[in-house]
Amino acid sequence: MSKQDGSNRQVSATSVDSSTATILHVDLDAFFASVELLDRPEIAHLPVVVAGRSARSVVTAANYPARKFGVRSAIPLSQALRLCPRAIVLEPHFEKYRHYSNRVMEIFDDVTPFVERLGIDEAFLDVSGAGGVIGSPAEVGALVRRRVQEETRLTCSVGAASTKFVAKLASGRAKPDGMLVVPAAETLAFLHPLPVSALWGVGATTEEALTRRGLRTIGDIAHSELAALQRAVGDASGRKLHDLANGIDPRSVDPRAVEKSVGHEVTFEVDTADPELLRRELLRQSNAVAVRLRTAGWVGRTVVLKLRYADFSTITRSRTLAESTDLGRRIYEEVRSIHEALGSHGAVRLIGVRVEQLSPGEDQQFGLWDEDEGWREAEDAMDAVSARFGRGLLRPASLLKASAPRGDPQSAHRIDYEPVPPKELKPPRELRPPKD
DNA sequence: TCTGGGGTCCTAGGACCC
DNA sequence: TCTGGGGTCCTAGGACCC
Repeated sequence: MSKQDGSNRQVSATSVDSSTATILHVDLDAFFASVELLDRPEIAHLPVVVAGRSARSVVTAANYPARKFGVRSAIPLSQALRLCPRAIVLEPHFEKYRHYSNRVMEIFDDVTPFVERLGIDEAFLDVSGAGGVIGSPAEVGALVRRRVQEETRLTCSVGAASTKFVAKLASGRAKPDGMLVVPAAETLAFLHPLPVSALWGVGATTEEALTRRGLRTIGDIAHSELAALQRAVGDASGRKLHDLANGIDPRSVDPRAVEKSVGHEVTFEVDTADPELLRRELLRQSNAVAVRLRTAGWVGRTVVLKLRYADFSTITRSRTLAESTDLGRRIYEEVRSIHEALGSHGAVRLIGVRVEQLSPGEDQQFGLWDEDEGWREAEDAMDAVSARFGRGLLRPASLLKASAPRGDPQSAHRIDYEPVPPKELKPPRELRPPKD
């Protein structure tokens, strides 16, 4: 039936008819660990995990030698080191991962315009239109694998199938450094022997609910009655699982999938109830969220505070604003007010800020144009200027002259910075432009 | 053993409107 | 006087994924 093309075997990717397997799922192998090991080839054969330094950190990636010991992503680092005491722990470098991710995604974009990113290290490619130009889906998959290897020295695995779900399963079965093609006609034969946990959306809880009813394989799900399934796991999930198990997955590859929320959160090394520390963290996160909103040109309307207490219980409290915002000050005001209304319920392990209900920002934004730095929007402008002149050494009023369409340097006014003595330092609120 | 940080989607109850 | 039904928005929590 399906055919495997592992790096250790020379197999022509064209020996199976892949013409019906027009969706590719490409997944980089042990991505963070592989990127780190580009600089450390001498330890690539040893067990290596990528994890933060904190006592509370978890494994973000493990190379294949480490996985032999049972080390997996998301387990606590302390547990990983018990499983594999000789594992080498490397600190993560997210900027580097973004860099390599972008290079790989550019290769995908070269092959087809229908690329849907999934996180930092995966993507779906719709190659149904590539037939005449590059070749069969299997040939495109082989090309992508070769180019990723040659241009980044990273390896990836490819699944090719007629649906997203099966393509993703196939890439998982091809790992590491392989390719698996599942022609449409072989979809059910491929799916049905697999355990229910292989289904998208089935985690530990759902798996338990299903096995309690005697449903162990995807085939069991496919042959079970829809209504019974829905009673077990809910209407929407039941319908979805039943469809997937029968090879039905109508989702298309969507290159324009957009974010629906933006947030930041942090787990403290030591639980804290210190109100000043918590407020500072909320301010920092509010600003970070706002910068990301403005950079992406979004405004958000619902502000969410998240708290996790010492016993790991987690609550969220949200408020919907009358008007959407992309200002750190506004987000902070709201989240602080929510926090104060809540009162203290003991030491906090995690605190986080999220903004939801995103929509595109207005065309008219206030900011400034700088000959060296380019366009800066209002709040970001303060940082740009501070970096040049020192924090607080700019008379904020001068920024208000800079009204122009977002990011259009031609129509922006030139700004002359006006250093002022530190005693006249104004908080960023002064940057708020007057309404026309 | 003691659980990160970035997200998405679903459920369910209550408010509110027609 | 004792109580309908549908739709939408808001909020909280939880499962799940990478």
